Amino acid sequence: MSIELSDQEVQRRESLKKLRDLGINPYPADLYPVTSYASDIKNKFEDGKKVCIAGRLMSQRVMGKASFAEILDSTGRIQVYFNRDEICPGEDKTLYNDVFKKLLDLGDFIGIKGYLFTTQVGEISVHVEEFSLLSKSLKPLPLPKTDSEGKVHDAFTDPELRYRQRYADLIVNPHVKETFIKRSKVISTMRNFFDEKGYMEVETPILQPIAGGATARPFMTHHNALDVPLYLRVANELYLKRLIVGGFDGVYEFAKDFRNEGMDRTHNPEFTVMEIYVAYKDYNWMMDFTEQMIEKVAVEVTGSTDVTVGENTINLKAPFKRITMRDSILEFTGFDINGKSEEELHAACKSLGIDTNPTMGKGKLIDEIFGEKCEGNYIQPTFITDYPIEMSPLCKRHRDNPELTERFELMVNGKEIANAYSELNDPIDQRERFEEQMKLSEKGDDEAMFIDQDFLRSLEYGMPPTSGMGIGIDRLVMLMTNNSSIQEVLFFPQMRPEKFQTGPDLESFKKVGVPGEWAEHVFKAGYSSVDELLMAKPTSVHQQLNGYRKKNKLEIEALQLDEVQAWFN
RNA sequence: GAUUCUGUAGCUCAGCCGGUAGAGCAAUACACUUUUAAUGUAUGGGUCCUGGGUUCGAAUCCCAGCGGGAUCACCA
Repeated sequence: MSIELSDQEVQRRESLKKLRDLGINPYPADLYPVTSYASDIKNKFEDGKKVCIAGRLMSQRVMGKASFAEILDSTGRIQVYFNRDEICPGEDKTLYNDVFKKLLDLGDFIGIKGYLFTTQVGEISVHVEEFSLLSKSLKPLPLPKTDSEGKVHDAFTDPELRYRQRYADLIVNPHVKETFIKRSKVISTMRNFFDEKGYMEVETPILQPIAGGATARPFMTHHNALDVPLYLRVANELYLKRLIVGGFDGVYEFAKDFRNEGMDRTHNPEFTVMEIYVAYKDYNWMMDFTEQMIEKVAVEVTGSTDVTVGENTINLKAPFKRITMRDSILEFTGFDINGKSEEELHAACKSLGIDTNPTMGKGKLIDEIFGEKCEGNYIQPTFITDYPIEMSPLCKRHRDNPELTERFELMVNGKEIANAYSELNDPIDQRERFEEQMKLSEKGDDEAMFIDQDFLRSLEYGMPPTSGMGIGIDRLVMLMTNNSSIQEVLFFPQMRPEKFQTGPDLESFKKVGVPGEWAEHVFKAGYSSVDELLMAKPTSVHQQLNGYRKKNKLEIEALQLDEVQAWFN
């Protein structure tokens, strides 16, 4: 990031100074006694009613002695009307001519006291009697324009800028704000649903000595006092089950989980999962529970059980279709997986055109077939049940078939959004399953689980029959808000960090090899310390510095990449 | 990680068969007492992502790199 200010930023700083010269504090400390909000004013219009509103100035239309402006508050926009001679009844018209017309900028927070009226064109507006600056904005907003047909011009659409500067995105793109309001509603609806049933919201460790409960690469950290490695959790399942052992009937947690894996439009390194565990239930009960919950969320958030996603309309009214994995594969491939050996499954994959490798066991092969041939077909909500045992090391064996588990996943719009089990509570079976995982790991499967001895100990004390379910909140929100990218439903999706100018600096740069004539400019170009400089990529530093040189027309030779790389050794 | 698209003013974009930059909005100045994409007139504003190459001359062509998007791979 450059430290240079744009033209408009310079002008705003000058306005700031002029306001101070006029005795106006651009950042006053006292509260502002807001009585009304834009949406209430529009919905419950009362002619002549006195109001006091506050918000951001979003547009200004000056017509000589009268002006219209728009104020954006947390509920929306409202038009306000300024009349010069009412604001400035005496000879001195400074407040209107200078303060309002010149020194206020779009984006400033102002407070308005006035009364409601309707303009000749019929727009509900606030007739301003008094206004005050509440906070000055020094950076121009990327403001789009909306025409009379509601069409948006010059929309702020660049994904990089929108995600990096979500605050600006939220200000100028109302639909973005709407998405996040819905996200909050998804969560509060679920929370209410669970609380009404008497289940308890809990918190479990994010820093875990073993990243258990799922198979994924964890983020690793270190605890200094104990001098031990710790992991950011990839799941919280094993801790919630410990609480069921401890005697709670129903526990749930909205959890941030962390996985050190790739990022794409459905994956962010940190993401939110809701997991719930209920004692004395099985996976059949959990299916009923899940479909009721989803239906309720859809109605509360979208007002309907029909949700539009891309080109599809999805009906989320319970009950949902249920089909076993065996029947699903049979339906879409004609192949019956029942009782097949690993060799037969390899052969089947081959004939279906699915790539395999020798490390894949039966469970993985079946999962591949399902993923390739079946999963995408389930647009309408469907419970896929009875997964092979190799894929589900924490799930109870199926009551009718020891090769299977009592597990379901909920597919919607061709994607998995929830996963649930009748939980495995046989400690001996669980220990064997973990050992199976260790063997898979030795065979080369890097997704196998670690053994959590403390969890096994808790099971040995006895866990009641329990069903548990996890649901990806981000993906559920994507579904409910018709977004195809996870970045659209996270306030601050993970991005490569930006570099910023921070504080003063010494010329310790020279010690790592920065030429004398460059040291000062290295600092000005945004690297406030040697550490910061060396944290960056040499290629990036090289560009940053030469860019700075070019912009400021420095009379120094451009840096070569290998020259910059030498600083890093 | 692979492929591909992309990077030009505060924002959205044009210019890309090479001749050292344009539009709309935003900004500045003036005019205008019910406008609403307000209007009219005038003005200012650029690291054309970075470096190198080709060339008399590069935003434009070539090479290398950086950021971002999309698709794929990876990923309970």
